[in-house]
Amino acid sequence: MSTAETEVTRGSALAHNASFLLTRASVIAAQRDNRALEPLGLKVRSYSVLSLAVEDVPPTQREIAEFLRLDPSQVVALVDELEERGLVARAADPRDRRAKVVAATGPGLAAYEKARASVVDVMTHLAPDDVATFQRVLEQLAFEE
Amino acid sequence: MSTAETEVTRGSALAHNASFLLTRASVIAAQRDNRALEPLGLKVRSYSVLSLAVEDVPPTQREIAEFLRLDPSQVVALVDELEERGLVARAADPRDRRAKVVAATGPGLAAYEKARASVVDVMTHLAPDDVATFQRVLEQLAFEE
DNA sequence: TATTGTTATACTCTATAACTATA
DNA sequence: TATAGTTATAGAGTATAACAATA
Repeated sequence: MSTAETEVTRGSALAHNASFLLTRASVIAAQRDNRALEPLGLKVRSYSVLSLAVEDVPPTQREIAEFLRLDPSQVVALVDELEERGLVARAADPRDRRAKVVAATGPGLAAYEKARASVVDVMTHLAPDDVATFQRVLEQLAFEE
Repeated sequence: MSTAETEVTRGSALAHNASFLLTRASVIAAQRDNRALEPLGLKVRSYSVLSLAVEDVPPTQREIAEFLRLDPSQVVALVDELEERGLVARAADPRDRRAKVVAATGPGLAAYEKARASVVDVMTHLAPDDVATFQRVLEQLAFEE
């Protein structure tokens, strides 16, 4: 049973506001992910960068910034740290020498696989019937702009 | 059509990761809300506090902190600002004189109503058939711990 | 001229510890 | 002893402007 205290806020209009719920759910998920990644020396941010660097076609820093909704200057710091640890490497983009693509190294790929096995997928908490709809709507909201 | 650049990241494993999608969707929603609230001198944080202060049974600062997943010291600053602007008032909790309940004033209620009319509900972007499921699952994830 | 990455800087947000008054 | 609120402070995260190299 809930306490009298929590019932007050749980019954509030805010408790049913989708924008607030998105924020609260994402904070809970991010904190859980950060705890899971901590033994590997990663956070959700660096793990996200590593995840993109693992792809067959490695992204430029500009692409990483836009996709993660970070300022390009923040990506510099994230890539710096991963590069110093030998998990990714910067390479000049042959099509545009201003740009640098960020690709995972061998150890980077290994670290990524370990990390991916460590984080618990949010979807495992859901009823099977809800997964498809929730996934689809969430992708819609995440990429609507 | 998407550019070649965005296709790279959109096709990544990360683009289908629920934890990442929650974060990206919440950032987009929060930025949109902040833009909508800016003319009223509010942000999502202060609007959230005001939303709770408007309830019939006003919450204590501790309850606000837990519900918004903020440190109690952050709530102090948020309530300070709203109180200086005359939108909320602190009152001693009769049941526990250590605690302070935060209630909206008349002008605070008016500001809340204006703010609520300004922010666009995320759900209006969804297909009608998806709303109920998405709302239910989101509430589950937002309050699972 | 515009864009990519970079650096420097300031700003906001978040987390921690210590204090007071009450319980 | 423990908890609610407060204060001070430090750390993390975010945003802005300016610069060099390239388009």
